[in-house]
Amino acid sequence: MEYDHKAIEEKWQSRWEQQPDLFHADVDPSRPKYYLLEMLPYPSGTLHMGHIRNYAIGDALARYKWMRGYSVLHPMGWDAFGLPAENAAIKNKRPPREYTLSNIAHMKGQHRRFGFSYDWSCELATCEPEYYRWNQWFFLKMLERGLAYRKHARVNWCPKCNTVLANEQVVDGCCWRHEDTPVEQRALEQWFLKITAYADQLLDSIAQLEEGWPERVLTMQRNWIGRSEGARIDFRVADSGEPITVFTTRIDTICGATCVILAPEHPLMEKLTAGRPDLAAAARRLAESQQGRDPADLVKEGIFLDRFAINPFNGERLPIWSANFVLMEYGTGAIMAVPAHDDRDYEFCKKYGIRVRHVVVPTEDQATSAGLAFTEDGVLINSGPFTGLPSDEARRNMTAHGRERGFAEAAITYRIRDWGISRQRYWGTPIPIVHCPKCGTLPVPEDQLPVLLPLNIEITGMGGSPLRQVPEFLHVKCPRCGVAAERETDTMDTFVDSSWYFYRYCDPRNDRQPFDPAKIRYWFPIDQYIGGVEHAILHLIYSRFFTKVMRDLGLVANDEPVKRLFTQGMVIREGAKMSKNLGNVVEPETIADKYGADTARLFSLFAAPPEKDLDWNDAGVEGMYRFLARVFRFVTREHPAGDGSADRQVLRKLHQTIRKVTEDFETRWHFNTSLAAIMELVNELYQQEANVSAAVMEQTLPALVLLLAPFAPYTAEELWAQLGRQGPVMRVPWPSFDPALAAEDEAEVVVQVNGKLRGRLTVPKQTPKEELERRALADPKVRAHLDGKQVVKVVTVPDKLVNIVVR
RNA sequence: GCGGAUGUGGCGGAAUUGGCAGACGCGCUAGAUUCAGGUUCUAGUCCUCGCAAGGGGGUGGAGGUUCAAGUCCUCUCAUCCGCACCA
Repeated sequence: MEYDHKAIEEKWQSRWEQQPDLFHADVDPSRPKYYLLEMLPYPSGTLHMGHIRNYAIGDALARYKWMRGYSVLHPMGWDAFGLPAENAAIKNKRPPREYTLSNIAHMKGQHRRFGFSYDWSCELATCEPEYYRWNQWFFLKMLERGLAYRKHARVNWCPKCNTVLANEQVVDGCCWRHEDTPVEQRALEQWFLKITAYADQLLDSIAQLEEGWPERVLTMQRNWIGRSEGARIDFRVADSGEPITVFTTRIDTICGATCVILAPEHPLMEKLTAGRPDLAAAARRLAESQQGRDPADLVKEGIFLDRFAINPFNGERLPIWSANFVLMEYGTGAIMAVPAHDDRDYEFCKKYGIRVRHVVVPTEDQATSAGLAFTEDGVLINSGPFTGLPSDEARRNMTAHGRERGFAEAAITYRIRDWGISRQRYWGTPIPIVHCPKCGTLPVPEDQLPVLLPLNIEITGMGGSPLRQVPEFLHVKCPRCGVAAERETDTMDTFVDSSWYFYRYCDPRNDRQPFDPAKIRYWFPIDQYIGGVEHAILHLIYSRFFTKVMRDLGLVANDEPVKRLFTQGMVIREGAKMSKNLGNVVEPETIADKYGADTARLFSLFAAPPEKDLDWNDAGVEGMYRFLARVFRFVTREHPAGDGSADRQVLRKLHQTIRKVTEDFETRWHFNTSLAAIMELVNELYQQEANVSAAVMEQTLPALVLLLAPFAPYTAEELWAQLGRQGPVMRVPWPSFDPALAAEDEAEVVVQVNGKLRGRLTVPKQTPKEELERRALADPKVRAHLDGKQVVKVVTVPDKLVNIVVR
């Protein structure tokens, strides 16, 4: 029978669709559960190969888990808010909602075509009021707890997106979506979520993730949080006594401080430059030189403020400077410069002729680095009573000393900043806030949620928040006093939507709460999350933050949302990421038309292990098609009843294959090797067809089909039916292997002389060492290499090798 | 600059625990099938010397440990990724 992928796909697609419960699992405490999640896609309109690969990996696992008897939650939804819909609206005059929904419909069709086993009964789209009302609800809960707040802040602005970006969305000083567009700084009233309140928890509970998350992602998150321990120290301005607070991790070097440097925007700058318009102007220029900075090539510049500060440790008068490399956003916005022990300070002080004083020297066993400054720990000199102490001890003593005298305290600073969520765009969740001229900024009462996004709106892309242009949205009565007031017109960052969507999947139609906590207790944590590494910090840190807030709200019991994370590699072609610009895109639909969905899935699993980048290769796809057709032909054809002389061999191969594929599922997911093993089995069957008894053939073929089922579900389902078996194949138990049948009863033992291969012995398994050595030394080929030499030593590893060392 | 990953035939990759380097697939070569092409089936395919039997070399490079190294250690080169004035 010929392999007609089109007919097979169409047949099973419609059969599967007639069984809506096929991929649905209820809460069932009597069975082990498995929550498998792939990152929800933005509905751009078409699936690309990266999606197919992502879902093929997930689907193989989902089907395998079903066959192993798990209750599997495998949902899919749509990250449906966001800029592209709005841009399309500007360009094509298509309403964002209509555009988005039609994209979703199209992509859902593609999903079905590829045969992914999603439970569509929990499908959700984040742009629907039933979903985003809970974004608003979470926002109000955070507001109540002081975790959402508004402030006037300098923020990152992308002139192409016409909106604010979170710090996490700025890449190399440019917008994450427009890599050639430098981010500008603007001062705006913005809403923030206080992720910094959870900085310590986010850092500490990384320990819980070490087993199941890639180390790389955890390292990135640790760096992003950027905790550093140190001290805050007050330097007083000479004459006025005004304190300048600096943060340092190296209080042990404080006696080497030779100046104090403020960020140009530091609040004290105004006072310190009072009466000196020349300095004030220079400071403004400094601040500007930071703007749109490409951090790599910013030249350090500074000005002397003609004022002095007193070092509280040794009473020295230090000049006060302002410099562009000191950041207002980090620490206290002021530093003490210790040029002898910090490379940046050294560079700055050298440039301006500020003196350098060494206060830490390397210990004897420490190699002195050839660097400009000695930045490592050592032993203190020139530090009054602290001289002679090692750095770490000095830090403790000096901090304690400063605390006693009231001018210093231990302090911890984080690199992570609060999450700015205001976006001056239309297609997002409205922030549920009313600005009343009398009562100020008020939350929309919970019972008035959702604040609906108006749909009758023309998007122009010009001039600020589009919602300001919609009078019936904008004008509202104050919920407290009833006077005319205005709604907040900014919408939320779409990363809010994706920070908790996986909870909603468990209870997607709940209209009283975001979800029923009892259902969460059954399904959570997510057993396996699969997605691209590009979300290592953005989405994955926001999600962890949301979970901790939800835990504190009593909604969930788990501390972390995701037990195991898998980051799959990219799909590349001709050495580059697939992109329209490069013209190297392969459309999944094209492949599905020509070779079928199973072929596309199989190739994306076979061409590389899933965590590595996959090099798309058209000829390789043909190979996969050939393989499926070869399996199909073999399983569906009549087999002559053989004499059974190859039964043992074929059964052994079968059970070895089952063992191999099962192991791959249970450990590292190297499905490329699983498929290679299945191919070997098929090759063996072709070769031994005539020598296999009918009985063995009858047990081998169904097992082969089951092994293939997680990878090529259409073909497997059809073959299962062709074998006269009852499906669906994903409800059939996974084949088990018999170790006795899988075991080899003979071993090929390699004989080496001085590590070089000189012969082979075929012996029964577990042949004793002495016997192996005897036979090795008796082998004529081996003897030829021993001629005239003296045997020094013989190393024997049973069932593996004999190595004869001669001189 | 700091941190991490990777480096194996013409190509994608395998070798999971120090024990036969190159499984499996692509490509290529030959044979069979076919009017021919394609399909399918079979065999071969790391490099090199040799008619052959057989030998020599080989996992980015250089050293080392070991009876034995793709695998462990040191140094080094290349590519990719992340971070980058975070005090």
